[in-house]
Amino acid sequence: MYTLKQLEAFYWSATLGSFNASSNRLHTTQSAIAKRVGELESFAGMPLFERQARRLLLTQQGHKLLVMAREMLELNQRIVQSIGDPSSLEGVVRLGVTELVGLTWLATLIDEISRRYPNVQLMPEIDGGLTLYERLQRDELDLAFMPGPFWSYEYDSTPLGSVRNVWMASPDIDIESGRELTPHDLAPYPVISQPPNSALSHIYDAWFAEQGMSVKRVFTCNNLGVTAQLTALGMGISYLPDAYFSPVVARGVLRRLDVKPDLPPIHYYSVCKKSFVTPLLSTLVDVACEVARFDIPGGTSRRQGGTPSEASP
Amino acid sequence: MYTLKQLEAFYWSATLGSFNASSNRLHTTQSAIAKRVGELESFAGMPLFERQARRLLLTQQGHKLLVMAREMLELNQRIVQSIGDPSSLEGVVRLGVTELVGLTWLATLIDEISRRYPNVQLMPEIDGGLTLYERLQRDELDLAFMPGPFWSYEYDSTPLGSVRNVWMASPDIDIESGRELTPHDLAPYPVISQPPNSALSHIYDAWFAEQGMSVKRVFTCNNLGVTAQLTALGMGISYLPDAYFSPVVARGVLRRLDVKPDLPPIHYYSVCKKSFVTPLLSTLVDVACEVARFDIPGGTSRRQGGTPSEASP
DNA sequence: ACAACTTACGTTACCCGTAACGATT
DNA sequence: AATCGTTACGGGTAACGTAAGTTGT
Repeated sequence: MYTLKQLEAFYWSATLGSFNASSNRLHTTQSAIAKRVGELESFAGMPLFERQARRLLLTQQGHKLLVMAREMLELNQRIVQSIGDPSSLEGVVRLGVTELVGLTWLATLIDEISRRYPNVQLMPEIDGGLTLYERLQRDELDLAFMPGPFWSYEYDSTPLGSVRNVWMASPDIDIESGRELTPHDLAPYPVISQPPNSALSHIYDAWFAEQGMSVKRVFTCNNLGVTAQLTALGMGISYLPDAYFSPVVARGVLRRLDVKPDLPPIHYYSVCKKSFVTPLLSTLVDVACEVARFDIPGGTSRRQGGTPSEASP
Repeated sequence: MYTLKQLEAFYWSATLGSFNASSNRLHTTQSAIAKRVGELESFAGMPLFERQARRLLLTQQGHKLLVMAREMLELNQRIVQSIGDPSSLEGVVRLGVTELVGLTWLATLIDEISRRYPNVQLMPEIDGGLTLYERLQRDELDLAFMPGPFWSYEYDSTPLGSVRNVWMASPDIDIESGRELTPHDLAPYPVISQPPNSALSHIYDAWFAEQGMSVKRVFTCNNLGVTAQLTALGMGISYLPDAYFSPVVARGVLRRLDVKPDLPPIHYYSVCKKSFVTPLLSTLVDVACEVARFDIPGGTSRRQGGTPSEASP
């Protein structure tokens, strides 16, 4: 007999056109996929794929099976959703997040997931928003939490909340305080901004251009803590998430600059390929919506979140 | 995740109302069935059966699953029939046959099956037709080849051919030969007949009564060879399959009695429960129809069928 | 006492991942 | 050289059957 796993391997290999892509999709190795398909073929007694140089082509039998395999896997989904215990959810999720998410609520999410679904394993990676998007495209990630929107129609996205960024400077810097500033007032100061692979810089650069605002960049720094540190030391000004750094502001280490117009808020989304949506991913997104808070550092269990440090780790 | 095997175990347990019956149906042990169902329940996170004293009762979740399980197993059948290689058929079949089948074409069948479907294992048992029927009812057999018809609507049957029985006697016995005999002429002679669990005796006894014919039984013998032997030795007369024993008649060891009216022909059928019909069983029945011959001893490979012996083994 | 399900345990067999290889562009 | 599919091998786990235990009639 054949198994559901073999059918699944066959289905995704046929859909994605290669064993390699299929193995990424199913979180396993090419070897395993090839073996499952091979077993299915030996059950069928004939090849289901024509192994061409660069791609797989379905044989006639393969086409017949593909239709029924899809049907079967859909029925399978219905069964899982109908009688499957949520707590028996299992699987691996490669999750991409931006640094801000990592600093605020990622730990809360991990805690929550491992508590509710002990058999789900998250593999989080921190990277810039644009890099995350590229990795989603290459099927190297299953899900990403990042600013947007700027993805194409083949992605599913769910809003997670908004982040207000404000201009920050060292309290020692000689910018007139107590009055409202204009972008023009910022022009003389060097700006410490996000690296090019950041979605934030992508969005804000466009906005700056729109405003006719020219920014002088001295650094692009890929670490928020370091950026805050450099800003506090007076190396330049920077735009930083307001809520997360408000304790630092309260301690007088950083100073908000009251610049008008305000920087536009950054909208965070949970993003994944539509074809990747599974019960597991949907559940994960639901939990993410619950716990997403961009103000205080999270993690409910062990290290009860401290206040953000102005020093880099 | 769950597996098709678990679903199958659940389905048949629900249908047949017990793990025991299910284990017979699926050719495995209660232990294995209970475990598969248990795994399915732990996947569902709740019981699917209420274990009552004498029977299983479906829970609410169980009912929901049963519908989808049936659907899934039907789809599974379609897939198997569509792309499954016939030569990859596998499984165990408990096969009941009468002695005559065992003496004539059973060996041919086994040869043919093991040649075409090396992964199919036949477990033949020789017994009287009525016993075979009872064992079918108790799910102790999957399929039987026996005379009929006398089974109920819940059985599937396929004709396999007919057998002509004739009255036989020792050449030495003082029955007038050369003229046509009547049943009345047989009355004085003891009859060696089939045991009560034989379908043959069942059918013929009814016919004898219908004909107003009284037979004096001395022996009932459950072995055809021995019956022939005893008949040849003049212990009595008997009705024996004409074709199979014609070589013995040719050698002058037995003598046909030309009694009118002829004994009615016996129709053989392949019989199984309708709910047991699977691709495997259907195929097996097809092959049986091909090879069923009640005249010569069969078996194509090793012992090239010899002529029937008049001595018991 | 019997019939049914459950549990425990040792064995088996299968499935997977690593890694080396071959073929194609 | 890079990418993809295949093959070989070793390790781990899960599924099985035997058999003893338990529970109800």
